[in-house]
This record gives sequence, structure tokens and C-alpha cells, in this order.
Amino acid sequence: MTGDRSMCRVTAGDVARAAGVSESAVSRTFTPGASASARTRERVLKAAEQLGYRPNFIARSLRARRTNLVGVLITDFENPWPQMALRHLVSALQARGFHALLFDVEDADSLAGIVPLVLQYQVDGLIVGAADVSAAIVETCSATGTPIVAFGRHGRRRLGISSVASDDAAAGAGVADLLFERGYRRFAYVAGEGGSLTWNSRGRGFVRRAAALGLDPVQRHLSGETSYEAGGRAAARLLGRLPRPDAVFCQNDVLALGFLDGARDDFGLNVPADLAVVGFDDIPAAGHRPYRLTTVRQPVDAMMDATAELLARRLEEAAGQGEERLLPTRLVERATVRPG
Amino acid sequence: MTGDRSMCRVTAGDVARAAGVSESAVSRTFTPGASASARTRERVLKAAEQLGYRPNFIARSLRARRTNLVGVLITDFENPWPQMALRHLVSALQARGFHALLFDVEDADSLAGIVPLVLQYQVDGLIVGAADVSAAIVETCSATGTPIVAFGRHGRRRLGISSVASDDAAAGAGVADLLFERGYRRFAYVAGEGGSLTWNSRGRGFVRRAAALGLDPVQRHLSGETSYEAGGRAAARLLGRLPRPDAVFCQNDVLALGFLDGARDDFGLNVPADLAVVGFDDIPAAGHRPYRLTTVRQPVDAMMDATAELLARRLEEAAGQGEERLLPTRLVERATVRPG
DNA sequence: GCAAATTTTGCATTCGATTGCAAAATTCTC
DNA sequence: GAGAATTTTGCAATCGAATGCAAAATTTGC
Repeated sequence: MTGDRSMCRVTAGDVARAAGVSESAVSRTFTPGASASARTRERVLKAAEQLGYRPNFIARSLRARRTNLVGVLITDFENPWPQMALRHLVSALQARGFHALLFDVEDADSLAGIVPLVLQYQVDGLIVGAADVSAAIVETCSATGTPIVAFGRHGRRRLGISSVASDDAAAGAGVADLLFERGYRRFAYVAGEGGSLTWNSRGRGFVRRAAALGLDPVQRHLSGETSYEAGGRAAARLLGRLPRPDAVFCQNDVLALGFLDGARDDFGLNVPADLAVVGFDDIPAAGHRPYRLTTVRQPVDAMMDATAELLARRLEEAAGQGEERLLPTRLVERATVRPG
Repeated sequence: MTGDRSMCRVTAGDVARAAGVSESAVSRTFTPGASASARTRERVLKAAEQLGYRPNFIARSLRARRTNLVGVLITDFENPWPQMALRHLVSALQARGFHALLFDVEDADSLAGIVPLVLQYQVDGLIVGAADVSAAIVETCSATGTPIVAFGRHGRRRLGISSVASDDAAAGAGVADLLFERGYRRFAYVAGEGGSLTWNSRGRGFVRRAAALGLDPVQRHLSGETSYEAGGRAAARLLGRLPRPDAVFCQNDVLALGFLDGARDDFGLNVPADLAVVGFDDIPAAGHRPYRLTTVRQPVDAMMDATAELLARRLEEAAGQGEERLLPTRLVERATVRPG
């Protein structure tokens, strides 16, 4: 009998009958701020309790034109950082009364294809992580008036998109400063893929500051993907030819870990004496004893909270430009850069 | 104007007017299997295209009493394995036309509190990961006829709950066999928390096989949580007193990694010569060069696919007992156990 | 070309809760 | 205690799509 879905559903009408009031009274009892006398409220609550009634969100959403559902679209799902981000995001949304409708997006292209589907669920908003929001998507969403908040990278504010990101440019510059101060002089930057605004700002801040410090141009390597293995390949490439860099900044920790292991195992380099390696994100493995990776910590928790907040704000004051929030990072010094 | 949600919503009525047909015709065009002539269908499709119409899932769900929404409840959200699992689960659900409504559950106790909220969204089913499903939850769900599928651990089939898990008992026994065959004799088992069925079967299979092999009783250590740091603490405890175990099986990779680093750094042990360490899950870091951890791989992909499948099945053939699916694991031999 | 069988169509109702409006009940004032 | 002001209440309509039913249109058979 467990599975008979049709029979056991308790509606407001049932409660109304049991409590001897109208359906409206039941509805008002469950609508904060609605006018209902204490006596009615009490009777309704008792009847509801007995019958196990809870308002049907689907019906409520239909009438209220508001679902409290937020579509969450994440592309880089297999990487640790987006996963950490997701966890905090879900909490932050829950704390604000929203709920996450989660979609896995294979690649950036399929994002545009999934958006219409998400909109069919009448989500109140969309949160897009670690992916570029194309103009097509913006158009689709603005047709239904659904706000978008991006996290992990900026851009498209003009189109009404809010976004939250860490201050990658400043972080990149900070890494350059640190490495310079500790006596490293030949810098390299390892990126996963091209095209991303964040990666660009991360690397750009680094490259610019290096130039400002009067160093030789930073060697750049594009690994094609952000994985441990790709980090190892990057090491093989960058360290295999002279002049060899003596300090490498990687676009994220996973790459940095791969690079670090490659540098040590395949080239017998001593880190941090011969080579400095700096990552980005501060994933759990970065703190493991074989690594002790010096890295840039993104304030995941604060970022995701800001993301939820910007969405909530967008929902209140409908129109207008998007808001961009830039959060400061923190340099976590461990053991892959010489101490000062 | 972007944010004006009320104005831009296209309904079936709008399309009907534009196409010169009735609302029903529009509905039927978008309902596979409904009867509509080719000519009508074509006109509707054209009008819909022009207006950018897509059926409202909320309205459809209300009428159809089916949302295609699945509540996904995960407790162990910060650990790598549940994260991997989540990713595959979302894909598997998407492939079957379901969508994941994701909830972060602080601890096992708050699970029961969240379930009623999830049910208010009229989810078609619930998927619970890495947590015990209490009787209270089962009761709440059976009142609405919502099926539950658990993954990561078994139990409660009688109550109509389907579940998917890897064959942990067999895996534990297999680890014991491997270690014995490679000449290790003093076994220890490190668990994170007590109480869990899976952990028990993982450890139980190991302990039992060790006994069957005529070995001394397996030392057990309960670390209280499953983290890298807890693994290190377990190493300090277990290796700090004699007789010291020469083979340690950890409940998961994160613990194993912590244990391994503790054994090497704090005790100067040579792994695998002096000590064998075996983990469980095969998370990405287990394959990293400083670790090369011998471990048991759970078939995440297959498990999550089975989870989605069991849910789908539960939805079709409503009633009856739950189904339990046990998937085989694979021993991944790397470098923390002596080669044979 | 006519009747029978089939398909297509639109009307009206339904899903479950919310809400504007006006009537009814309560509270307040003097 | 009468009348004004306020609160509470129920009715009926609404949100957007799906569907049983019967009428209308089409196809089929001869």
C-alpha cells in the first residue's frame, strides 16, 4: 500500500472540513502575515497536525508565480572547487528559503540548451557557476524575467547579470609580489583552458605585476584541461627546456599538485629551493603533508553567501543593472615557496 | 525592464490565440501521444516558436500529480566520494527525465526534519545518500506514497526502501586476502564513525576474513570522523604502541591518506615494506604520485545509475518491497601494499 | 456518394492553494 | 448599548495546463 500516491494526499479542503472552517482560513493560517483569528488558527493547526497536512508548494507556486526554486548550473563539476562551492551554495540558498534545482552541464555549449528546460520549472532565478554566460542565455532568461547570477567569473553586468568572484587580478599580483620578494625571477603561468575571464584575470594580474617588477616576460602554458595529469604534463613541458622557470603559478590547485609532483619526480627538483609552485583555491589536498602547497584561498563560503544574496536582491528590486561583487582572497603560505 | 516577471510569460492560451486553435490543441501538441492532426500540430509549433512558448512545468505538475522532481539528500557532503556520487546521480537522473532538488543535510538528525519540507515540493521520490533512513522518515514518506532509494548503505528493505550499495563485505574480505597473501599478519581497521551499516560491513568482512585466515584479532580504531586529520591521529594512536600492526585497512581514502602520511612522517615507516595501507573509494588523490594508494574502487557510475533506475522502477510499479542492489567493487593495486 | 468508423477538436472541469471583495463578526468609543 | 472602526471570514475567481466527454470533421468501406 505504500506506493499508492493518489489516496493519501491531504489538501487544504480536508483540513478545512475537519476544522469546520473555510479553505481560505486554512490558507491564511499557513500564510505568514495573513489575517486569521487566534481561535481559527489554533483549530486549523490542530486539524492539520492530525491529518498531517502541509501546503502543496506546487499549487502555491502556480498561484503565487513564485517557486522559491533556483536553477543551479555547474559545468566544472568534477573539480574540487566547484564541489565545495556547490555545497556552500546549497546551504546559503536554503538559509534564504530557496532550494537548488541542480543540473550538470557537460560543457559550455550545452549550457544554452539546458537553460530553457530549467526555465520550464519556473525557477525564480538561475545561478551559473564557472561558465561563460552567453548572450543567447541572457536573452532566453530576460524573456521570462529570470535573473541570473554568475559566480567564479565576472562580465555581462550590462546585460543585467550579477556576479560574484574573488579578486583574481589582485591575487595574481600578490603571488607575483611574493615570488619576487622571495628571490624568484623567472616566472611561468599554467592555465587550464583559454577564454575564461577569471583565468585571464588571475594570470593577467600575475603577468602584469611581473612586468611591473621588471622581470622577463612570464612564460605561459595552456594545458587544455585542469587536471592533475595536465599539471604533470605542463611540468614536463615547461621544465624540459631552458631557461627553466624558477617559479610557477598555476590556475588552480589540482594543476599545481600535478605540476609539483612532476617537478619533483621527473626532474628531481627541490621545491621550494630550486622551484616555487603556487596554486589557487586551497582545496583540502593542498594542505596534505606531501604537498603543503602555498596557494591562494578563495573565500568560498562568503562567495556563495554573496551569490545567494545577490539573487535574493535581484528578486526584490526587479529591474536594473547587475551588481558585481569582488571578494578578497587570502594568500596561504605553506612550503612550496621559500620562507621570507 | 529585464526584471518584470509578470508581463512576459507566454501561456498556452496565447499560443492558441495566435495559432487560431483551442488551448487543448496546444496542450495536446506538447503531450506526446495525444491526438492532434499534423496541420494543427504544425501551426501550434510555429506559433509557439514565434512566441517562445514552453509548457509551464509547475502547472503541468499540479494537474498531472507528477513533478519529475527528485529530492536528493546528502549528509556527507564535504567528502570526495559523496561529491562524485552526486555528480553521477544528477546525470543519471537527468538521463531519465528527472531533476534533482538538492538539500544539504547537516547531520543525520536534521534529515528527519528536512524530509517534510522536501515533500512539500511534491517530489516524485527521495534519494538519500550516506545516511541512515530512520523509521520516522519512512513513515512520513509513506503517508504521501513517496518512494525512497538509499545509496551507500543497505537496510530497511522491509519498509519498502530500495537501496544501492557496493559489496563492502566482499571487498573487506578481499582486502584481508590480499594483505595475507602478501605476507602481512597483524591487521588493523580504521573506521570513521560507528553505527553505519556500510562501515560495519566493510570492516566486518575484513575482520571476519582475517579471523578465518587464523590471524590475531584485528585491532580497531574509531576516529570519530572521516577526515585527513583524523587519519593522522589514527596513525599516531595505532602505531604508537606495540605490537604495531603491519597492515591497515581504512574505511575510506581520505582517512587512508592521512594515515599514510602520519605513518611515514611521524614514524618513519616504509610503506609498503614495513606497513601496508589500503583505502576505500578510489578518490582522485589516491592516484597522486606521493600516494599511489592501493584501494577499493566503488563503481560510482554504475551505482548512481542503478539508484536512478530503482527509483524509476519504484515509480512505475507502485507498491511492494524495496529492492536491494549490491554492486561489485574492484581492488585497485598501487603501491601501498607489497607486490605479489 | 452515403453510412459507418475513426480521428480531431473544443468546452468545461480539474489539480491545490491564494487572494480581492464584500459580508459578517468582533472590538472600540462615547 | 448604539454606532463607528476594525478584524475576520467565506465566496468566487485565478494561476497554467491536462483531460473526459461529446460534437465536429475526417477517413474508410462499399
